[in-house]
Amino acid sequence: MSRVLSGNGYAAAAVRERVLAAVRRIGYVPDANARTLRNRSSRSIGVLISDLRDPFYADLAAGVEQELRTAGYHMVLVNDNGQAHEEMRAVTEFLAMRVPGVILTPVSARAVKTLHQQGIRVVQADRRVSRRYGDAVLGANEAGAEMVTRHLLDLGHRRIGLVIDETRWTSGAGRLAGYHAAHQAAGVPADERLIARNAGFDPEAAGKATGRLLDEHPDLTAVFAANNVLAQGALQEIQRRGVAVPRQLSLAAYDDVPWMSMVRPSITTVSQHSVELGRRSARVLLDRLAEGDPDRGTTVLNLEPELVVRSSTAPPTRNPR
Amino acid sequence: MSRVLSGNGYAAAAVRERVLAAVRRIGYVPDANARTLRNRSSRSIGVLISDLRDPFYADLAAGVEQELRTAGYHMVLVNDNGQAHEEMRAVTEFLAMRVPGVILTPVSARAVKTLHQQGIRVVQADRRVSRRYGDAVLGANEAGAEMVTRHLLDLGHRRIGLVIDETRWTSGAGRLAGYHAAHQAAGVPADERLIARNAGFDPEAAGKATGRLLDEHPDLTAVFAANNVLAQGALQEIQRRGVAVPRQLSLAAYDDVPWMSMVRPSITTVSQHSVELGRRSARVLLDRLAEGDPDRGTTVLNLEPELVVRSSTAPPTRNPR
DNA sequence: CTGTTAGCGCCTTCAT
DNA sequence: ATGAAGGCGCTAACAG
Repeated sequence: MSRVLSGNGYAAAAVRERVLAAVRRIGYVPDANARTLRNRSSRSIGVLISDLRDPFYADLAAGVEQELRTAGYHMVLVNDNGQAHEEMRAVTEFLAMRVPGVILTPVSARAVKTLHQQGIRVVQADRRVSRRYGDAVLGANEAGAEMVTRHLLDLGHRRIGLVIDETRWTSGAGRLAGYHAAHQAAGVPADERLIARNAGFDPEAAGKATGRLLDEHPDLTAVFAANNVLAQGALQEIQRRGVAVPRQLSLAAYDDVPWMSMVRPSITTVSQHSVELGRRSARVLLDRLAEGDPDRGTTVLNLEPELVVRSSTAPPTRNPR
Repeated sequence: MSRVLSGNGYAAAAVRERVLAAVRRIGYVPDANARTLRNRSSRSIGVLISDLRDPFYADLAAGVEQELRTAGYHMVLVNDNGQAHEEMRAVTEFLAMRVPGVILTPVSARAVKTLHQQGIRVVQADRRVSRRYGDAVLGANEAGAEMVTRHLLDLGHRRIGLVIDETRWTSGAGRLAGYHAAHQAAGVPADERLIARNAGFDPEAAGKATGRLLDEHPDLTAVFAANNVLAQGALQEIQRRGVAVPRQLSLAAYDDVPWMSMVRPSITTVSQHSVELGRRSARVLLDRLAEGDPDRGTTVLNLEPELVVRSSTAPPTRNPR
């Protein structure tokens, strides 16, 4: 049959014309499922993130999608809400679809391992739960957190609160390490009591955690909120209490999202270039798919974050909080 | 073969056990492509939006995804950046995938028509370009815009600028109509020169358009920005000029995104409940898929928006702008 | 009750 | 240079 035409092969000009005309007339498009079945290779890539409503993840996904689309792939996007069982459910679905690759902000190592063992290329984005399996594209969390913390120390702050949600993933662990590293380098002892761990995953919880920290440590002169959601909660609590930023308290964040440059004072933060993080993740995956089957090594990219100094950080003053 | 086990059918307990054990051991998952080919029905739904980085669309997509996932479907998400040719490209891909349905924030009627003619269920979300084909889940744009405009008129404003990007889609057209309707109802003549049309699709362009409006009409006492991106640009320009809100100028927006409640003053706006808009779009599609093939009528939902009065709107004062 | 078979649409190979 | 056939993995129907 003249199906050969649609791709490559030999055909008489007359026949070709006739077939193409018919194709156009009825709007025929080859069945991708049949093609996948036959070729044992799909153009769908599984993408698994924590929360599409968080602009950090939305930007990441947007970067991934852009790059995939350009390369002729498409993105099957699943939100796992940071829950391991939702993540595994999605993994199973990706396996069923026989996707050639998956990009995910991983929750459990099991998800990554399962995919890898089924021969699916995996890119861990933003954080890494498995050192054994899959490539990774990460932000340099320790370097980033060290930068902001040093910025605060350089301004003269000595009592710096840290609001952080979790420290088991590489992202949180790195930021915590950076906070410590900067103190160490400056010869300033880090006070563990100034670290509000498990500050929660929504602004309300983060606000409460920030409030507790401020209550228990009136000598705090600065707060570093370790991601955009935490920063939102922290700022809301600070505004609610009528604490003046940066006069009474400096505030620094991680992740640069639009509101941080819109509020007054604008927020000093560390930009992770989240869209680029997504683009690079996709690139790593696409490169991996392009190369043959050999498992030669593991690619791990660490994208350098950038300190964006704005108006929410200033030298400490005598502050009657 | 005992594949029947995986679904329904009869099988001896012993055989079943053995098969299930093997399945678990090698981690076998049935091939969704083969299943789709055989059953001529896929569990993938195409979702086509303008811009994942715009929180309005991100929320919409999040709502869609949540509902689809709950129902056992998954979302193939494509960004068309508002470009008709990207939209058609995605439509072709969805056709190739033999998706049973597509949810899109449409750009061109051709996309909707093509899908419909190929027997694919279509839900137009947020705006409608085709009255003939496909269901639609929309915000009541005219009602929403009339609410904010009336709010401003009630406060005593008589010279209200409108910053809007386009008025050909139902969303823009509705908001423009609401602006006019409120003036009409209040017996206040609407001045066409106060309407900045084609204000652009990014904050920078919107800021410039707002600036021009302010320059040309020093008697403006309020500005209504017809979506969140326009509002961002308008606010940035207003801040840049050091114009005091709401003392010198009231600002109202459309779409409620997080920064609007974080900036000071917080922004009066119309919430479209964008996540719900997505959820309902998915529900309409799923219901349509559940019912048989008959084309009985067209479902059009108009979700009522909500006026959220905050601090950026106040009665006009003598304003030395 | 269980094993076999046909065919979904595509693409590659082989035969004309 | 073109037509025919087989098989990817699945499931519904049928034969045993």
